[in-house]
Amino acid sequence: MNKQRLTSTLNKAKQVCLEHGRKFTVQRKQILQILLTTDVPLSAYELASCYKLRTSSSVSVMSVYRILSFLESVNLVRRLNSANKYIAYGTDSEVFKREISLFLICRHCQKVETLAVSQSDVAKLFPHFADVGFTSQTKQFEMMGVCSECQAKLA
Amino acid sequence: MNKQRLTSTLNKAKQVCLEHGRKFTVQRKQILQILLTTDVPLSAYELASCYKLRTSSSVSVMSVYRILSFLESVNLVRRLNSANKYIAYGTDSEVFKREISLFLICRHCQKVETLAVSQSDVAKLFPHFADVGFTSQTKQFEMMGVCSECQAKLA
DNA sequence: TTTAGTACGTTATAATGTATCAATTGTGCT
DNA sequence: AGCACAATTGATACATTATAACGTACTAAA
Repeated sequence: MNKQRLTSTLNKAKQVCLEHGRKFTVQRKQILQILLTTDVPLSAYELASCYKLRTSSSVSVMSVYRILSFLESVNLVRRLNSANKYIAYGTDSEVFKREISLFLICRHCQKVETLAVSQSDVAKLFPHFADVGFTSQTKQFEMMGVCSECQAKLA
Repeated sequence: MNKQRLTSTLNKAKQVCLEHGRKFTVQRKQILQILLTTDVPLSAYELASCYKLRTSSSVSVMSVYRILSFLESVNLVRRLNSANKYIAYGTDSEVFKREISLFLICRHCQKVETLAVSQSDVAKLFPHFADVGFTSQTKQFEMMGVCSECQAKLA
């Protein structure tokens, strides 16, 4: 993410927080910025380390968790269940728009590609889904594999 | 799972282990049996507790992890990433047959419904999937939600 | 100015998972 | 039977991930 988009995204993120009647504090901004400028998901502890390295200040891991759950609650951050790590999105991304997301996670370089999936696609995908009367609340799917770049390198 | 199916499944499980040149030890059998006779997923620590309760013997958590990864490697057990818990299947299940599975996990009763999904269904589901050149190694998807029974109860 | 809510600090603890090395068990071989 | 070997397990320590509980500071509204 380039500098201009980053600034724009951070500004929009602030708006989002204010719309929720919440604050966009320095720590929240820093954590979000770290996630936005890193191309791999980070754990809460990795975020705390990064924070120290980048800002000459520091933040407790406890606070990182609180900040992450706040950012998740306003849809600026997602947690990857298969990695126990966190990832952020621009406010123009499908993720932010609350659509269902498909995360393609590369086992080699750890990078994550994000695709949008519609409700109807999910229904198509799982033909027997409706039969069992299950009401889904899932907003994301995760797939592990190898990205195109790493495939090329490995070939 | 009734007693007869349980016995049959455990016998087949033994065959599976032998075919892999591995043993079906007492501990592995007990752990598998606990998982097969429980209708909710269990964590490694819960399994160690159950083991103690059921067998008057005990097993270290370390061993439980080893046993679980062994059972996973021969496709008798699956780990649910969204819960950090484990679940077992009969050797007649789609899971065991190494198809792609969709796990529907109920937030209220914790029960898991398992559906089989074909590769082509996955391809249909994610239309842009091929575009990015990602090679998937994923054999399962997980959805959180509310099962039909719990919906009825809550209504 | 009191009060309520939000945010963060601090400490402790729970829950989950891995590394390492020694001891044991079982199996095949002689 | 006795031995060698690999697989399995025990035991301990440690690492990682996450939540609980409680206190303090700040802000904004009543």
